[in-house]
Order: sequence, then C-alpha cells, then structure tokens
Amino acid sequence: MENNQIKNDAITRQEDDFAQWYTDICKKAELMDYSPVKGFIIYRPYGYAIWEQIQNYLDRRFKETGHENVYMPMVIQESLFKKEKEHVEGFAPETLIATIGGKEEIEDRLIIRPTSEVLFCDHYAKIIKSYRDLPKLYNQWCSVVRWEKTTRPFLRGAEFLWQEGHTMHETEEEARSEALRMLEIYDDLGRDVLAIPFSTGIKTDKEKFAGALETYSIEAVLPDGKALQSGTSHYFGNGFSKAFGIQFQTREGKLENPYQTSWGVSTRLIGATIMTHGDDNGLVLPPKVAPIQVIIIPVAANKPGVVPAAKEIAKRISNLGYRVKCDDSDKSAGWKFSEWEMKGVPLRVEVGPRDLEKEQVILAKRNTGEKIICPLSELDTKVKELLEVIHKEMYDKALKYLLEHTTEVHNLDELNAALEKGGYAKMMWCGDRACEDKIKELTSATARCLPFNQMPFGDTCPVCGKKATKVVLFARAY
RNA sequence: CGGGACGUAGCGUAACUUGGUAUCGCGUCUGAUUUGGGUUCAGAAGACUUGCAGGUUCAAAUCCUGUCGUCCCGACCA
Repeated sequence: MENNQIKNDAITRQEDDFAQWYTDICKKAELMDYSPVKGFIIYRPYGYAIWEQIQNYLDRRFKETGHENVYMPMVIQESLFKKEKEHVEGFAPETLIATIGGKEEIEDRLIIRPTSEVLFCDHYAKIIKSYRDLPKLYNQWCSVVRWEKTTRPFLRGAEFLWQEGHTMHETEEEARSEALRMLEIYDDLGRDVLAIPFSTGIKTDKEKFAGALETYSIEAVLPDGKALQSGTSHYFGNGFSKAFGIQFQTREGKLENPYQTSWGVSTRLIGATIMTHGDDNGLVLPPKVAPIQVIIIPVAANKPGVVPAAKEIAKRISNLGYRVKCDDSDKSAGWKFSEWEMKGVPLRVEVGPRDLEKEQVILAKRNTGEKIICPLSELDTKVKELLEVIHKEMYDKALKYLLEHTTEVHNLDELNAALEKGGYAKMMWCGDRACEDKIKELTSATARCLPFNQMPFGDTCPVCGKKATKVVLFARAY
C-alpha cells in the first residue's frame, strides 16, 4: 500500500507542510484559482457547487424561520458609513473605497461594503413605522470586500461570498433569541451537513463585532491545531437604531427604537470543510455538500456491456435523488480512482465485467478507503445506508479530534502546553480584559468564546489568581 | 504592515554565483493499447523569451532599481 515514490502531480503531505497541503488541494481538486488581484479568487465550478449546497440548506432554513431575501447595493456613501462610531472604527482599516466615477472625482466617496449594517439601517428607518412592521427578518446573499493584509483561499479573502441576515425586533428579548436561534441553525449546518462539530458560545468584549453588544460564534478546531471562527451572530441592542433614527410606534402609542441582530456565514466554511476532513489523497467531502455524491467508474470500459451497465446504475442512483456521475472518459480505471479521490467524492461504485457476471458492484468509501461488495439487488438501500454512515463516521472522527484537543488548564504552564499541543486551552477566567490581553501577549492565543455549555472545573483565574466563574476557550486562531 | 522564501511552457524544474538567446520531467495533442490503484508504446505541438516596468551592457532569465503576485512566520480580521 505504501508508495514512497511521490508522484509528480501528488499533493504535499499534511505532516510535511499543512499549509501547502491545503493550497495544493484547493488547486488540484479544482475548487478555485488565483486571479490577477491579490486576495480575489476565482470560484471554479466544483468549488462553487459546494457553496451552492451550503446555500441550499441555509436558504431553506432561513425561509422556514420566516426570513425573506433582499439585495442591497454594493456601495455605501462614506458619510452614511460613519453614522455608528464603533462600527466605523472597527472597519475603517479594511475598507476599499471608490473615489472616481467616470472622469469625476466622487465627493462623498463610496465604500465597497465590508458588511451591510448601515445600508439595512438606512432602509429600515424608512420602512419601519409601527410595531405592526416588526419584526423585519431580512437576509441577503452577496459578496463583501475587506482589504485584508494576508489572504488565503476560502479562509481569508479580500472578497468573499456570504449571507448576512439583518433583523429588527420590538423587544430586546426577541432580538436576543433571534441571534441565538440563527446561531443554532449554523450549528445544525455543521453537525448535519458539513460534519463539523462546532463549539458555540459568546465572544468576550475584546473579540466581539464592532458595534455589537453581544457576539455569538461557531468555532472549529482544525487539524493543525488552530481555531477558526466559522460564523457569527450578533445582538446589537438599539445602538444602530438610535444612530440611524429608526423609530416605531408601540402598542401603547409610544415611540421606541427597535432592537437589532445580524448574522453571517461565508465561503470560509468551504475552507473549514477542506481542512477538517481532507487527507493525503485529497479532498474528503461530507455527502451532504458533495457536488457529486456517487461516482460510477466502469472498469474495462471497452468490454461490451460495461459502460451501458455503468450508465444504467448511474441512472438508478440518480432516481433515488442523489447527485451522481458516471466517468466514462477514456482514462484508465486507476487514474479515475485517484482523480475522484482528489475531488473528495464520498462514494465510488466500480462496475466491471466480473461484477456484471456475478450481478454485483464494488462500493468504495472515500473517508476510510473501505471496499464493499454489493449485490445489484441491494444497491439502492446500500448506497443510502453508506452515505449516512460516511457522514456519521466523518462527524465522529472530527468530534474525537476536537475532544482530544480540548485541554482543561489550571495554570500558565498548562496553558502553554495545551496551546503547543494545539486546539483549545479551556480555563477558568476572572473576566478581566487585562488577563485576556496578558495571555495574548504571552502566547499569541486569543479567547475564542465562552462556551454556552459552561461546566466550571475550578474557581481561580490562572493569570491573576483572582476568583474565576467563567469557562473560556483560548486557542491560536486563523 | 514587519521578518523570511519564491516567481522560467498548464504544473514541477535546470541554467543565475562566473551575462552569450532556455534544460528536463509530468501534463496536452495524434494513433494504437489499457480487467480492478495515476497502463504501455510511437509520434507531435507547446516560451510571440524567463511575473511586470525601468536601468546597466555590444549582449540580461542571469547584474541593479522599482513594482505586482504567491507561500511561511508575526501584528490585524468572517
């Protein structure tokens, strides 16, 4: 099995250089390509198809929970952007600004949206008049631009695709539960679709979104031991409402400012999926997001009956509702095996003359490499069963990794050791910003979140020694 | 934005130190071959000349300056 000779077109091994392995996969699995402009990538069909699967799932969940899709302009006047102070301070360093229109200089310069809070607020100020207009549950699918200094495919780009939900509510309570409800949907996406166990929790004041009162997030630990913030949901209170003059008449006839949320996930999720599940043979896609869920490979395709039989099987599986492709190109079977493994297709069906004689096919699972002989009569149930098993195995493997890389620490030495090992250093915290800063200074790790699932295991802050009541997860982050 | 590495055909590379018109492999194309893990053989094309722009020189992939981009390590962020 071991092949020491590295093939010319093989990818870098994970243990040799994890970052290079990641870049190799992005390119060799044809997910993306670089464009001439730094940080702006081309989403190739196979990569974009993964995004479409994520979109399909989320869009359905959003609509089921009463949200409507809208589309806002991609530019924001600088004067408008400056209305909410903390927000502008948070984003100012990373905005791209258009200064010329035609041949004229633009006096109120146009910011290419890094996020659309202010556009939504400006619009909401016009359309919200009464409690009868609430809640407003809007979402948009779009791209945003942030002038990032260092960029990596999917994980951090100058432009990325995402969805941003922006909602307005009568009460503080309702808004806060909206923010939490949407975070739950993101958590579901991880568990049920991407096979990624996210940690959910609330951000510290230091790490929260510019302008938000509370930021909730889903966090993943990747195989190189670094944490990745994979999605956020914010509760804004009515700070923006006041800044933008959004007022509604209450049931009692008074004028009040509504309470706001926003929430988003981006194509960064593609990066998280690649890293969480991939191996040295390439991408390993969870069945729910795989653009092709089952690949049919005819073996000895020149023998009579093989290709028609393979196509028949493809049709049969397609009729079950799965995304399936029959690769009847004139490459050798071995070549196709490697190629579709690189592309991470969860399940492979091999169809050859010997199989046809015995009225069977060979099924091969991408995640484990396991091969299973399957009588044609049982194909339908077996495919369904295996795709479910593959999802579960992938999730369980990722969960096991997460648990093995979550270390409870009681002092700074243990904290260092845990961060060195990779993953979360879970510690009790006094809640002081100073201690958070100190850890960052000493270790470069940041507080990822205070997990919802608290379960305290001590009462002393390892940094200052004062009383600690909160459990916090620290990690080196992307 | 700091520190480091790099940019030569689609990909990976040689030549750079010591200037003289670009090497090899994979891939691609054509024709065969291909029964179970990147099949084998034969032939062909592919660089409007070395990321881009200047400079030095009789002559630049090679030396100098600038710039753009990629990767890694930091600081900042979905």
